[in-house]
Formats: sequence, C-alpha cells, structure tokens
Amino acid sequence: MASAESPRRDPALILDLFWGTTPPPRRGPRGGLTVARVVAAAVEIADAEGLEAVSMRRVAEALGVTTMSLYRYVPGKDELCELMLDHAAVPPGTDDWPVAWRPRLERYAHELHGTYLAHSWMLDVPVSGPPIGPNSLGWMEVALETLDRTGLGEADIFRALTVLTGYIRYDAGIVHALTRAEPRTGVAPEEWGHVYGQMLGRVIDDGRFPTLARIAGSDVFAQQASVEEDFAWGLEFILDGVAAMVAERGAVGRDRATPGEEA
Amino acid sequence: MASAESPRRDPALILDLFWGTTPPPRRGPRGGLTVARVVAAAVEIADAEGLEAVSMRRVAEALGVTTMSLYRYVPGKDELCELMLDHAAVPPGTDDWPVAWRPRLERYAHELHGTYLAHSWMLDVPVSGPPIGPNSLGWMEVALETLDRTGLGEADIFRALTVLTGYIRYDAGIVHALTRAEPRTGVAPEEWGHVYGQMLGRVIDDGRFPTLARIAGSDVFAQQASVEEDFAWGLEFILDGVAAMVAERGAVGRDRATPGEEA
DNA sequence: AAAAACCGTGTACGACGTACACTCGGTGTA
DNA sequence: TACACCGAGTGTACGTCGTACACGGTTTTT
Repeated sequence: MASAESPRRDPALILDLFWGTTPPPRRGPRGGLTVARVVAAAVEIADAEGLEAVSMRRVAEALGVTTMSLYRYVPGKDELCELMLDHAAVPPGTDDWPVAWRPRLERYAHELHGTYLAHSWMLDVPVSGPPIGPNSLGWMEVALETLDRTGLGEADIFRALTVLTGYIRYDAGIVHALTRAEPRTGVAPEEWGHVYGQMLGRVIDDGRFPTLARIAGSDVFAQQASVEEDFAWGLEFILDGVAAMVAERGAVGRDRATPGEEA
Repeated sequence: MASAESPRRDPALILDLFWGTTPPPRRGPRGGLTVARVVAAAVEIADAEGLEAVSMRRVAEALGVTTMSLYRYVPGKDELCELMLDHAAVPPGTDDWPVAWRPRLERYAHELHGTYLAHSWMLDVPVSGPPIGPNSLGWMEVALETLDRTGLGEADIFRALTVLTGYIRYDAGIVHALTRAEPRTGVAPEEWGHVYGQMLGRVIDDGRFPTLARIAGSDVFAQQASVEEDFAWGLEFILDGVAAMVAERGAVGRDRATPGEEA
C-alpha cells in the first residue's frame, strides 16, 4: 500500500503543515520562527516581485535568518509554494452577498478571479492536487454552499464546480500571461484581440485553417472589452448550464435532493 | 508604442520561430542544427523524463553539441519550452470523426485531454498567451470548425471554446498532479476520491465547513470512477450548455448565423 | 584575394536548492 | 541542583542551472 521509498514529506505531515497541527516540541529552545511567518514572508516577496523572486535565500534574508534555518519549518521549496497558495487565498466574507444561487455564484467567480489576478504569482505555482489547506477549503465551502442552494445532487454540484473552477483559473491564467508579456510586447491585455487577429491574419494565408481564417477576419477579436467583461461572458455560459440543469432536474425549491431515487 | 527596453525576443521574431519563416542566412556555413531539431530533442527528453529533466546542457548533449550552440536557434529556455508545446501538440486527423457537432466535440475534448496526459509535461509549461504555433492553431481550427456546425455566432463560439479549453486543461492538470504524486503517496488517481474524503473528514471537525463536511460524508468521493469517466461528466455539462445555447438561439440548421441581426 | 556573415566552442559567472556537520541555549529529568 | 539531551539556527560546500562573452573556423559574397 504505502510506498516506503518516499525520501521526505509524508502526506500526513504535509497536512499538519497546512493546518498547524504539529505537536509542539518538548525540549529545546522555542524557535523564533514559525511556519506561518516563513510563508508570510515568502508571500510578501511574491506579491511584490513575482514568484521567480522567491528563493530560499531571499525569504531567509527577509526574516533576518540563514537560508538553511527555513528547512526547520518547511521540507523544501515545493512545499513552501503550496503553503503560500493557501496562505494568500484568504476566502471572502459572504455576509453582504446575494442570497439567490445565481448572482451569488457570479459573485464568487468574480471574487476568485480577482484574487488570482491580485496575487497573480499564484497562477505560476504548479497545481499539486485538490485543495487541502484551510483557506482553499474555505473557498470551496463557499462555492459548495452556494451550489447547494440549487437543490442539485452532490454529483451535479461537483461537475459544475469543476468546470467553473477550471474556467476561472484558465481565464485568469491567460490574463496573467498577457499582462506579464506587456512590457515585452507593448500590448495591453485589452488590446490583445486586435493584435491577435492581425497576427493570425499574417500567418494563416494557406488553406489549412479555413474556419479560423474566417473568424479571425470577422470582428470577434476586434471588439475590445475589458478583461472582466470577457470573463463574465464565459461565466454566463456556465451559469446558464447550471440553470438548465436545475430546470431539468426540477431541483430548486425541493428539499435536499436525495440522489439515486427518482428520475 | 513599442517599448524599446526589450532585451530580446521581439514578438514578430518569435512568430517566425514558430512558423519557421526566418529568411535563411546569406553568408557563412550552413548550420547542422535547426530549430525543429533542437525542439524535437527537447521534447524527446521531456516525454521520457519530464520537463524538469530538460536543461539546455541536456538537450545539447542529446544533439552532440555544446550548450551554447543552442542559443543560435532559440533565444532562451522559455522560448524553447513554448516551442516544445506547439511541437508536441500535433493535431489529430478528423477523417473518421463524427459529423454532428456534439459527438464531434466530445471526440475533440477526449483527444485533447488524452494528448495532455500523454505528454503531461505540457501541463508544467506555464502558459504564455493564446496559441500562435501551427499545431496549436490546428487544434483550435478543429474546435472552431466543429463549433461552427452549431450555427452559433462567433462570440458564442468563443465563449464555449474558452470554457471547454479551460476545463480540459484543468482536469488534465489535476490528473497529472495526482499521477505525479502517486510514488510519494502510494495513492492512484482513481483512489483519490476515497482518500480525499477521509482527509477532509479528519481535518474539518469544526463547524467552519458545514456543506463541505456534509458532502464529504456522502458518497460522492467514494464512488470510484476512471479518470476518463470523471472527465466525461464535466464534459457533458459543457456540451449540455452548448446545446441549450443552440436551442435558445434556434441556430442549428440555419445558414451561417450573421451576428448582430435578429434577436 | 579580401571581407563579411555566421556556426559552433570554451570559459566563466552568479544564482539556485539543499545535504551535512556543527554550536549553543533552553528544558525536562535524575 | 546538575546534567543530559533535544532542537533551533549557523556555516560551508556541492552540484546544477541559464546564459553572457570572446574566440576560432568555415562559407559565401564583393
């Protein structure tokens, strides 16, 4: 079952890291550092200068400590990055959010999208699995709680959640890439439609991409919209899908849907 | 307009790299290498040992050349990685594909999903913008051509395409992360549902995640499915959304939809 | 024949992640 | 109270990475 070859990081230990549930040491001096302080320092650097500026030396320097001392609190840089993700993704308060599932989910999507863009280095951290940290799960809770208001069954909820999450992340990733490329290209993300259409036009003159050529020749790329509007369009598509599912299942208004019974 | 501070890589030059449209040199010895050979060697390494095994030295060694000679053909490692992406993403032949848009799009999604998983290092390459290489555009052409069969307008087509692409990539990314973690955790991607549910149960005993706790307690995570089936579920959600859009617009069967006219 | 353009080489630098052996201060037990 | 020990933080070192730079050698144009 459990492979014995793992050199470091038992998945149970890494869970402790995320939740701070490591039992305190019983002897020796109390350390001046904590996992939280290390992670916070790393996040600060990433927010200011991007993920590539985060190195173990740099984080240690910011804390006034030697590089190697960080390894007392974090198994390695990969784990540090995962912890950074959870640390930066503080879930939003939902007190003033709409109550109905659709505007509420819309709000959720924009909020998460905005969080990604506010800490866009998050999009550079390779995903290492489903969320397990308290903050990430906090986001998940909000999404699930909202989707639960549709009355859909758990399976449907998760399908929608996956699609939605994927879209949010993907779109934010594109925006981030374009934003990062701006100093090199001199093209703002909003202008990318134009430029992209022109690039395509210059390059696909042979007959290999007929549909693409036709569409690139149309004005789809030309109509400049804000990043947020572009995002909202795809989002509406997904929300429509959820609504359709709700209508089909006849779900909203029913009690807790008990999956498995009834067609 | 154009920022003068770019140390290297004019976006026009990088386009030439992708399309091999650099005019041949007019003097000097003909080089034994080509961009294509360099990229191919890098892809071969990545396919065999993952993206982290791809270093300039390693690629050069595989080609029997010095490290620095690669820089005659490629501006740097980042650009090499982008080129690798396009090189590896060979678009599929569609001769034996279904004709109707829905099964055809389904086929497309599974094919792309499979390509990502077959060269899973592709998911480790940070996205640098919309597709511009010939192969990437080949995929895009297939998707657009298929979506065009719905009769939807260009804007709707692109909304659907973005959501679909995001989902495919996101799901593949998760599977890849779990697969890569398997040697460490001893948990196969298919078993992750179980384990994840248990992890959540262990960690969220307080009242902060009521919905999550309830759903984690249900059997959603428990019902083991293959990776491909899991993917298909979310995919159906998206295809349903497209179908709903088609029904609403009354699009299929009409001539080329002319956007802007008619409600 | 001379000059220009270009390919590939060799060396070198700074930065990275982290393994390892160590010192020293604080704490629980004898 | 004495002491043994555990653990926090240090210092050094190794191997690897991307790539800047100056240089010979080869091919083509003038």
